[in-house]
Amino acid sequence: MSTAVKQRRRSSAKAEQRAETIDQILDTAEYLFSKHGFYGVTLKDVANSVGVHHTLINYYFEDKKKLFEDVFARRAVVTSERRMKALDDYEKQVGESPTVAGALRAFLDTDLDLYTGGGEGWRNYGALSAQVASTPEWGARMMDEHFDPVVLRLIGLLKKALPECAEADIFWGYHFVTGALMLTLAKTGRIDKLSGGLCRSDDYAAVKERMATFMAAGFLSVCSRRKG
Amino acid sequence: MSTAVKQRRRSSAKAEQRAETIDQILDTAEYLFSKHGFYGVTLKDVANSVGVHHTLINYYFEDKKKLFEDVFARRAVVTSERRMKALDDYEKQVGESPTVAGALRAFLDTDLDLYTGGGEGWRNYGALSAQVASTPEWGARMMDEHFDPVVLRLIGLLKKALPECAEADIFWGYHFVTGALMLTLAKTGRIDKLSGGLCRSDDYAAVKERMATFMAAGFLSVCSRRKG
DNA sequence: TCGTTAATTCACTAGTGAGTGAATGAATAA
DNA sequence: TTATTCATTCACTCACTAGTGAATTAACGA
Repeated sequence: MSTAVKQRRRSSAKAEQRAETIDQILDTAEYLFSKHGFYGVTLKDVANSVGVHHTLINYYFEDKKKLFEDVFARRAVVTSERRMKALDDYEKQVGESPTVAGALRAFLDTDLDLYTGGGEGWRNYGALSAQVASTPEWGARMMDEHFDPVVLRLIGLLKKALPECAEADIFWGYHFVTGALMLTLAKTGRIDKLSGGLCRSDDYAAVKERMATFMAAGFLSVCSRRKG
Repeated sequence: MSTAVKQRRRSSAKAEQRAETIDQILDTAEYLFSKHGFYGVTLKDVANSVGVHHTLINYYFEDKKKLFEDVFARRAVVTSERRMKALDDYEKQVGESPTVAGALRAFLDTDLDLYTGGGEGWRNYGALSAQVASTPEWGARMMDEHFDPVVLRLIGLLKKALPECAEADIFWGYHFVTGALMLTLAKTGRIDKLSGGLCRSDDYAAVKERMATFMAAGFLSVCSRRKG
């Protein structure tokens, strides 16, 4: 958990250098936090890994907690807006008759694409999210703050697609969806071992291929249950 | 995160007292670890909360990590055996023709009942599991060690129920199931806020009512996808 | 070229971390 | 009753923590 990794450009304008250093701190912190959690990482760990003095982190970030929140917020904004736009586009396309699978694809596949194509940074952020989402301490609060709007947008579409469905069924359905998504992003390597190598934790494409279909069927079955 | 909680009986046989103290340490550590994670809890936190000197914990447990592992192992054995038995019973009952929903009910409902009726300790353990499951560091390893047998037992039944289904689909389906279960056990309070109080994080009964049905439909849809 | 400003490091504080080995005191078994 | 065993605490160590304020260095603008 130490030793400098990246080379930092020396000869650049101040502002540029500043931004670059901040980014490196954020990237490195993101990586380390995703591996060991908030308390499992020290500012010194981050600093050593970036190759700067540890007090520099206090210079750029108010304190450790603020660093953590900044790390989380940085990409939360991006994924949130992206999915919001995907849901908007989907609604424009289908008007008053969305389907469960369609809404879920807009929500899930958009995100999975990001983690597939976004490089290592996004993958680290995914693992971090997964930990945050299952941490009662302040994880839940952070999820609320960043993702409530886009999630409620999805839920609005699901309600439209399932007008007869009890609201609670939809919320619980969404809960199942997030759980599955978060475990995917956690990338723990468990499924690799369990399946004897047949499935791979980092195979987001395999998840994308199945997840929206799987979950849509789940919604439909639960929502029709009472009358069946 | 301090101040003694429970009263400890003073006048008891040594062995009894010993067992009692160990249990209190385990219970308290379980609670604290479930709230703040491994690194977020100090041995002193645990000791203060139990009302003993912090070095006593080093007396009973090799080191902090061993304490954590003991906390996890204590109930992992119970839930694992319980579910194993439920799956055995189910198979005895249906012989060569299990259903997806039936197998999932044996696996999920058995567990959810435990968290519903098992008291605070089990609920804390559930939250701890959820964190462990999404922690790459050694979480995945601990899940493997304790739960592989029972999970593979479930997967065996699912294969029997879906003989035409690709193996990868079954593993990914199981992955979705655990994700959803773990987020339930995490009890973060997120769904409460999201649903405006309509759903409650600690309402395991509501989950039990929906989860096996939801997931069974998911399996069926994914497995029939290729021919549909 | 020089004063100013910003980035970075240095020296330090006050406190906390896990863990050890010796001391204490109480229950127990002879 | 007494020696022993065991649970518990005490006094410490050594390493590390987040954070501060002053010192240093390098870039920038006039």
